[in-house]
Amino acid sequence: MMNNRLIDKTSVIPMYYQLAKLLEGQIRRGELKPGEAIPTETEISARFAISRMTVRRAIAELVTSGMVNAQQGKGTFVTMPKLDNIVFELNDFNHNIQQSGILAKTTLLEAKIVRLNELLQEKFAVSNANVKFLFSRMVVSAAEERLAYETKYTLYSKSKPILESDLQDPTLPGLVAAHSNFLPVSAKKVLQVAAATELEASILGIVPNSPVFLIEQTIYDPEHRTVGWSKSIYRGDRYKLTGYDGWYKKD
Amino acid sequence: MMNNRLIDKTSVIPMYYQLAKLLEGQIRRGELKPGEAIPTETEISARFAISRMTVRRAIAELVTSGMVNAQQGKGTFVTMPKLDNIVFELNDFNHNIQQSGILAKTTLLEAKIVRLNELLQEKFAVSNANVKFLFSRMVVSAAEERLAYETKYTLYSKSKPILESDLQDPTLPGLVAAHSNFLPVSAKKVLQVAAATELEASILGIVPNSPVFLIEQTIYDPEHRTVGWSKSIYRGDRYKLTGYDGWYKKD
DNA sequence: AAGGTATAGTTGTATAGACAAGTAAGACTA
DNA sequence: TAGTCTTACTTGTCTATACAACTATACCTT
Repeated sequence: MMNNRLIDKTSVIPMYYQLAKLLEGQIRRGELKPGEAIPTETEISARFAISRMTVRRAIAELVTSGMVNAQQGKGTFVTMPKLDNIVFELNDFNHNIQQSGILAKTTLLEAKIVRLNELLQEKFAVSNANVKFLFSRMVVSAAEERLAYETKYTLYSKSKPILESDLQDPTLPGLVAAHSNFLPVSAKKVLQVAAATELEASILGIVPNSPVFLIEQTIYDPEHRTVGWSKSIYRGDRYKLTGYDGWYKKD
Repeated sequence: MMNNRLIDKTSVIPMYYQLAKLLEGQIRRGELKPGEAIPTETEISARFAISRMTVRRAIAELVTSGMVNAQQGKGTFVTMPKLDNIVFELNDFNHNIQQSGILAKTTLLEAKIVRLNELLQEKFAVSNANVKFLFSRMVVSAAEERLAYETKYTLYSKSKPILESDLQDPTLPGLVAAHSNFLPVSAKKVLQVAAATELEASILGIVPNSPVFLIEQTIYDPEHRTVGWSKSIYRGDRYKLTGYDGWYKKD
């Protein structure tokens, strides 16, 4: 159940952003299902003791990213996904894979996906284009999870000065600088990628608060020979793939 | 001159939308020039007798569409034309076009190249791939020229400490930091692009000292609708185009 | 002269309240 | 029964205000 402890009013992170991420998480985890109405603005406002305008701004983020659609007089509803996209939800995918008994979630996170593309195409008859898309989604989700986990771990397990420096410069480049001495390499990589794309985002005029990931991945075979690669920019619900013009969206 | 009669408070069209369109028109007509600051929120609020929040919402529309960029503490500025507009200053290209007699240089400089890709393909039988390549070449050369010119201008016309700071931190991010206060916006833009890609380059494992440019350009029609785009990475003599694997070389 | 401080001005976030506009469902009327 | 009206509820727009965060500049102190 929603709890107002999940919104930190004293944080440097704007409340509307916290709330947007909270709702986004509920949608991604399936706690708010496609087609369902999310709580009304008044309800959310009361539940978290924040003003309705702030709630509206949070919801506006979700509307922009296409996760929900608001209908005046009726309510705000979680966008219905198409059949194809269900595959691309990380949880569902891991679930499917685990059921099949071929690859477990841990395997995916440990980046030991070998010839996964072939596997997907042969065993699950997934098209090549969809494999590419699937990969980018997996990498992004994994990166997000890992970033969240390792940052939390670092902040909770290390000394105080680090936390203070974080507060002094909460931007991603700042985090990279502050953490570069003791962060695990994988997290540093993720932070660097995020920092790089945040810089790129500012150049390209993208809204600062929308998370942007630039993902380049290479697929190796067991002998560590390159068998393929793909590159994608991921911003909110939109993604851009090498070889495909323009921005694409979930639905 | 702006006039509050231009905002109809009784209209069914929201005021924020009316104001956004009004500002958009001023930018498109050149009454607000690239790099210039638009009036402050307080000024607009007072001039049209509407609340600042409504003004903010209008400006938010322009920020989202990339026409302006807001900088906390400084102001809101009309976005500089993207690098593709610099294309129109490239001498070689203008020369060729002038010879053909179809597009004059002045036309190019006025950024009135309409559907240039179509034109090139229809009139000159240039393949789509070559049009993309041509565009990227033009952009890169123009960017290099502009960077060289504006840096030189800055260094020769400004005081000594700048030169010293340059020597202290000769990297591109250092240059950006040192010059950010007085460099023309366009040059800053170029430097930023270079800096961003240097960061990206370090992630991707490219040799640090070779100059790298990441160019993304968009082609607009007269109504400012996007009719195409291309993206390329340019390093020394080599270039990489979206949709084409690997690195290519000049000739 | 160098460096810190105060100040004014700008955008960013958040609040509380008001009313408009659209939807749905029940109550009422012909 | 069929249509209209009322009412409650939802999102949309707008105001007035407050303070935070950031920038640039003038001023002051050492």
